[in-house]
Amino acid sequence: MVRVPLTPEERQRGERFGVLLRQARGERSMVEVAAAAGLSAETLRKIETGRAPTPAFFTVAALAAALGLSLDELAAACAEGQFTQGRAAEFRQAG
Amino acid sequence: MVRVPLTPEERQRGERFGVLLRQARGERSMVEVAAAAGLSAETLRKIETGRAPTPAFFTVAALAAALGLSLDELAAACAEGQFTQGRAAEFRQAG
DNA sequence: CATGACCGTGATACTAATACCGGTATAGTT
DNA sequence: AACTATACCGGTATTAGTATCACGGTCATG
Repeated sequence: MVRVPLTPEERQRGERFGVLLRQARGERSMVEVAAAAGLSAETLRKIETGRAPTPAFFTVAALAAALGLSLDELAAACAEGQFTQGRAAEFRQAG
Repeated sequence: MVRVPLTPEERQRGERFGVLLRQARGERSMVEVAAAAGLSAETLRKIETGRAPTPAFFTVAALAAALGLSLDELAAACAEGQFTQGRAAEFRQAG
């Protein structure tokens, strides 16, 4: 085995990650945010829906910049999201 | 065209990114840091040498946690690294 | 010199990320 | 009803990230 498939935990983390991004996007459209971040709308949709659970670092960085999010808080939120849903509310009002 | 190859700029950014990580690692060995971050030493080596210029977000997040780095500063440093080398010095003393 | 432990590296294998295309559904507008 | 805009979904193509294997270098010890 050379390239270990993603574990269910990683996929669940990707889903939480996508939910956070979608909440931060708010009322803005996918194409607008994707264009602002410099990636295709399909890629943004896959990330938000959890179908791309482990996106590239600079993809996330560009997305966070377009959404005005902190990478540190983003990583912490979806890493701890399995325990508390409280941080999601912070993102909703901050993003 | 389906999956656009990485541009030379992205590869250069990946090299700067790897240099920052290697500086932050300091005297610690690859295997130690890789184990602390939960990835293989070969993967860390590829990232540090720039042969994996766009690593996954959570890989970088785990690495930054193992090295005590801020994801925001890391992204900013290697994004602006093409202009100023000053931030590298900050990482050298901070990491 | 031989042996072993540790580190870094090159080659290979295989999965995942990204982009493009077509189709579908829903809601809003005229 | 027809048109538009948005989002979801499946499939396809191609590059890139990650892990395993095998090899060479280094340093300490015998």
